[in-house]
Amino acid sequence: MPVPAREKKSDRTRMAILVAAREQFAQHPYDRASIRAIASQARIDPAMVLRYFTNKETLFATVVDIDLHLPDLRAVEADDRGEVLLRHFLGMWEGEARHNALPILLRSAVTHEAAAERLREVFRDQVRGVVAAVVPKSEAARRASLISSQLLGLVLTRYVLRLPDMTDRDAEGLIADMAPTVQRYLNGSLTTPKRGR
Amino acid sequence: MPVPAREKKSDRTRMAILVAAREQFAQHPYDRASIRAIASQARIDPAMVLRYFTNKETLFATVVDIDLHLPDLRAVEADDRGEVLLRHFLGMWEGEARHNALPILLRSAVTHEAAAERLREVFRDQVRGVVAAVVPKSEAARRASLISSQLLGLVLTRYVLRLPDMTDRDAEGLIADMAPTVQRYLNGSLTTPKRGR
DNA sequence: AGCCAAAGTCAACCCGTGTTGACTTTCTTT
DNA sequence: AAAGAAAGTCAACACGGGTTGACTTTGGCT
Repeated sequence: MPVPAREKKSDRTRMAILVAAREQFAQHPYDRASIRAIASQARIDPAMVLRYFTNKETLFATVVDIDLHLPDLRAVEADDRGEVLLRHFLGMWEGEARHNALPILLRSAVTHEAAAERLREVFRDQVRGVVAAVVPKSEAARRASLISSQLLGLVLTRYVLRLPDMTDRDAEGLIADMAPTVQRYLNGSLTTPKRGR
Repeated sequence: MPVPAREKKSDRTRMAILVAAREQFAQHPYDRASIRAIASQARIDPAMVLRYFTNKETLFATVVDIDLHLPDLRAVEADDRGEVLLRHFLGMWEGEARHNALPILLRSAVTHEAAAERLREVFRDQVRGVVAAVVPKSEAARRASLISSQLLGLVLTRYVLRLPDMTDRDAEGLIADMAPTVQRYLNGSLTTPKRGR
């Protein structure tokens, strides 16, 4: 009976598994991130992983159940919102391995339907949410999806595909170049859809 | 000795394999597109696939050795180039299964390093090529990579992830919304990099 | 017809995977 | 200290995958 503190006995193992799983899923898509590799990285027997999380699917769902912590754009100067959004997104990939939520999701979404569904939820609920807070309700979905396409295109080319011309640049340069695009999708006038209604 | 025409005896099998492989690789990433599935779709014994192409890697390389047939932007009115590029890209996904080059590459590039390398080549040689033809040489790489990020972000969200707000829209609407972005990456003034040189 | 290479078939091998169950060790509690 | 649960280990199973080799069929040639 060491410290009666909140840290239970050895459910630190659980944490080790989660940390390893996050890293594996961030680096490899669902299929390639093997339970054996996760266990190995966590210095653990593969069977333990299944003891804590009943199966791979459950483990993945646990790892992927995350919050992007998007900033509230209402608190940002209208003209800076594109830049703020962009910087936040890049931060999710550049920072420490903390909230590497997007890497995990994007990596796996291409192969794993559950991951794709989760990504859709994230963009429907979170991205569209923050966008809807600062644009007319009727335009939220349209603008949010345009923004999503540019943000995901950025992380795809820079961190997944690693196009040299993308990886060579520093984050600030990219932000400077692309912020106007996001800003336009957020603020700019878009062509009225055919039957204006 | 039927027709002495160019169609050899039964290397029509080879074609059947390629067609099936193209479809499988377009729908599933490298790992998931099994030789057995390809053979089954081509109504062929799996061993035949390996007889014509020595192994899966070679088959993939053959399937993926393609030309995006990008238009020559010099022949296009300067202000329309973004729109033309965009429409061409969308056409590669919407059209018949003919030149589904991008689907195949993008699907597999996330999981398969060889596919990622191939995609990098495509963008380095082809996309950057057409861009370089109409912008100052020193800016070509930068502008081409920005354009790539938006184009790939579009196809990713619309065809791979299938975000509802993206799939719901018709191609022309998307082109109208996003053409200005591509146009700006092509023509617009970008912030001068720090040490202008 | 009879030969021979090409085309096609079949069955198996080996590997890595998720998952399971029986077993052993370690800790906590009485 | 003894007992019992929790934590951890080990070996195996079933499955699907790429790949291989021996075999059989086909089809054009002399």
